[in-house]
Amino acid sequence: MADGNQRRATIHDVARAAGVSAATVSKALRGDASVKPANVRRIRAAIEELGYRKDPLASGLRNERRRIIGAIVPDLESPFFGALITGLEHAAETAGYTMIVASSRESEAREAEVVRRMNDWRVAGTILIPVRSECGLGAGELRELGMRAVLVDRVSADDRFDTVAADNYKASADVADFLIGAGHRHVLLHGATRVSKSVRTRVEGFTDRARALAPGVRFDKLVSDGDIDTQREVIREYFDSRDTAERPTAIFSLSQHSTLIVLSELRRRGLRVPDDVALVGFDDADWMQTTWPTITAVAQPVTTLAERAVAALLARVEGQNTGFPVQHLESCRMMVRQSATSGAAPSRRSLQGL
Amino acid sequence: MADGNQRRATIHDVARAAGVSAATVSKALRGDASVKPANVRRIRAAIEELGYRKDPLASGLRNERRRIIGAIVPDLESPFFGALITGLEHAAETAGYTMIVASSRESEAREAEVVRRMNDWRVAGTILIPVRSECGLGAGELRELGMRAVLVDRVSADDRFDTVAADNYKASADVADFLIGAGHRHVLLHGATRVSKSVRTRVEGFTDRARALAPGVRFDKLVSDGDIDTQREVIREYFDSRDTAERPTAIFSLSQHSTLIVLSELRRRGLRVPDDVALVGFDDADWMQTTWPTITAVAQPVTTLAERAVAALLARVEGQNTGFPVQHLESCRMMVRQSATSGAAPSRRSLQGL
DNA sequence: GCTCAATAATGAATCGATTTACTTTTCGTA
DNA sequence: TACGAAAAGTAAATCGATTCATTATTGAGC
Repeated sequence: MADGNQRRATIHDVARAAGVSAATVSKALRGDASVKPANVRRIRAAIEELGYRKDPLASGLRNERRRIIGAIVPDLESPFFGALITGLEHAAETAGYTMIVASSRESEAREAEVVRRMNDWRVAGTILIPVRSECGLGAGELRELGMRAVLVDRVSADDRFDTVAADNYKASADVADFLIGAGHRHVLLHGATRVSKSVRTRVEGFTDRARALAPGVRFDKLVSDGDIDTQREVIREYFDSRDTAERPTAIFSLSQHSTLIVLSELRRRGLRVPDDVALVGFDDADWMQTTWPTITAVAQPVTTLAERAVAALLARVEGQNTGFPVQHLESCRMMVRQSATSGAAPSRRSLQGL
Repeated sequence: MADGNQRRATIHDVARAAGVSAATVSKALRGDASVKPANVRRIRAAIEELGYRKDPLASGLRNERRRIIGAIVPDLESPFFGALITGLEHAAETAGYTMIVASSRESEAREAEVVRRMNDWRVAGTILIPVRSECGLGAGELRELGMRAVLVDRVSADDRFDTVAADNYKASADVADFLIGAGHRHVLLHGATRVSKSVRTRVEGFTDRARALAPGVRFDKLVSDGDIDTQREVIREYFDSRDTAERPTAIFSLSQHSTLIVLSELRRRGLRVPDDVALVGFDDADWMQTTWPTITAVAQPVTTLAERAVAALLARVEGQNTGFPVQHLESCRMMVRQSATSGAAPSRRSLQGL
């Protein structure tokens, strides 16, 4: 029975009510076996009676590391990171940790500052989704401060921290399989952030496999930075500057954001998807199965990523894993939809009509 | 200069290095005027030298309320709440507070539990976006525990807490103005959650105004709960059960989610937007300005909502505002796009063609 | 009944900053 | 020069839980 606005019950109040010492209550709470069953019962009763709840702040003070996990994401508005955070929160909570979330807002400087702030809280460990890669400022600060951490998404292997990421390379190679297999020999790669590790990996995965399958395949790459308008401008110029025969027959957009921009530009030009150009995007989103045409996209295993990340971190924090850093790679699934149907190779004819 | 893995410097270390007492350092940190400028300088130097950073946990322990703000959202995956959280985080941080975020995952039971957890942390205040309304379990628990809080979105006025919300009523009335003005006399309202306060308000705002403008106007309401498939089923039945002449000429979808579902069903049936049916949605999203046709939607002032919420909460927490609860209503903007162009009234003819 | 070891319980110290209640210093003025 | 008030500084208590070093209790074995 919580007693509203009264002063909160402390562990000492519980001890008094149960007729034992605070130290005993503390042990009982931890489930220590060296407390007589009779006393455990009375303590439990007292806790119930007084509505006692442990103050996580006071509880943490005495310990070197606290039952808090820090999570740092580049951006809270993207559904992908949203889903990731939800998964992280769930896993952390299940393990009895509180999670503190912060957004680096895609800024490396802020990322480092947020890491410092996490360190102030003496978090048991940090889950960092870097703005850039495992070599960015945030990861550097984690190293510098000797913090425990797991790096997620936008990373490859690291010599200091465990990493968890979708298998961008493999998934992109699968996209190459799919597009090359469907007869495409001229593909445009479009991505929004040059610096992000995962985008770079996606480019490699795709081009390596595509070259292996069809040596004469042609790529164009538009991996630009900057704001939306700049990106639109870049892709607009790309299409303006080449005549119909020179146009790619397929586009692989390297992020959800990218997919939107590409789609919007294709529509502006009246190019039909997939008849004129096939489109495959990296990163799935709910609008993609509803828009017209529905969009083929690579779906990342968000929940698995989150679970793996927390599991890996806690294994380090709780000392079960003291070995070398591990690199976790989780498989993606390609959701084949209308924007890239695996029919016959697109003929030039369909492009002539424009 | 942060010294990596060394033991962290405490306020006592700083005091020793500066040749003063810990109490003086504490005062200096708070900017208390009763510290000699010379000492302030030496303390500053010592802090710099030792790389001292205050432990927010230890710092909070002594105080009744801590410099922590709790934020509870129904869902972390929606871009709307994502943007809201980003705004809240920014505002809280600027004021020197740490924010702890938790998701109620659209569950009232969990909402109450999360509120209790926030209370364990003795947060200075809580920002709650209720699953349902100001009468839900979470708000009840806030009341019960005597916590300070501001309720945001999905609320109307409350007798205990300040509330901040978009002016759903007014915005929906504007949609009515727009659609009735464009000649529509048969409108379908489609919403995903019956229980959410804001959805109810949107329905009222729209119908009140529409009736006032065009007494003979006809509404159909599909305000269903349940999962996506159920909702699809409901809307499918709706269209199946009436012939062309009985179909609405416009749809007002009451949430972003709703808009997607409606759009998807319209496409499945081959209905053209806006030629066959006009569509206006509540809640804007980036895909809406890129999909085809682009979607007319009401955009909520997310940043303003976040800033107001934090400002209102801090005014209570820091005792500047001790008056009666205030209700803040922020105006929305309607982003007119292709899915509902304000042309002539739709003729029955365009529907006959189906 | 007594010893010794295992079991159970506890007082006090601790974590790091804040705050209270008090002492010391400074300085303007009589 | 001395006095008193204001300014500056500090030791110690405090927040609430944990843990260490002890002490108290229990019970088996002789």
